[in-house]
Amino acid sequence: MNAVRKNKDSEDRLAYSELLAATAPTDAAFFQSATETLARKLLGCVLLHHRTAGTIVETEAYLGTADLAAHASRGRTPRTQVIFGPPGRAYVYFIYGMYECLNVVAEPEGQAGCVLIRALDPLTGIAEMRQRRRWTGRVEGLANGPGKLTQALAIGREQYGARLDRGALSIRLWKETPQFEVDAGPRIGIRECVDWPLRFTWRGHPALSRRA
DNA sequence: CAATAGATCATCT
DNA sequence: GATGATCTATTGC
Repeated sequence: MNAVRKNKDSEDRLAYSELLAATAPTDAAFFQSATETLARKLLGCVLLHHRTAGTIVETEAYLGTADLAAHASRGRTPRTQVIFGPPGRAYVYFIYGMYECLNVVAEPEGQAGCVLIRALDPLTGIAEMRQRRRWTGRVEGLANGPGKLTQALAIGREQYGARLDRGALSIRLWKETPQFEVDAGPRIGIRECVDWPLRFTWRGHPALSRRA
């Protein structure tokens, strides 16, 4: 119901121009929230890089000093400095010698906190995303993981510190807000603070990185 | 299905 | 020198 599919050969749910028309940019104030609040607010938003995009369906909050699972808990380093800076910037880090993960910086400047984007529902530019990932399976499996979505949208450390309310890499809001329930549960792949319920998911969505 | 091995390197000890 | 906010392929039931 979201839009008319213009090109029968495309899997895209929305053409790029339609996506721009159906969404609006975020502003700097949108990101200046408590980290957990921002993690919930980002669900259902659009992550766009150039002409490829998806809807965010899974996030995790990473807090400050007390959260030993968070990179920022060890303090400021060249890698983590952006987490302590102004909100709405990209914290991109390299992991396991192979993958990049994208976070959105939260909290007022001077306070640490960021939100890991863990899964996207692909919307636009799906053919290009498939090529980047060399993926021929179901579309729900194209960007349903933090390392998969950065590869699908070609996001890397070049975007470290980029602002996300404008520019090639940006987060946008639907003019007609989608309706869904949110589940909270333990974060994935960590060894500290394993019971803190800081993973947020769009309930029942097929593109989650793991099923409930 | 579930469990596990292997890939591969920036970061911090 | 060990580890990690991961993913894929493969093995085994």
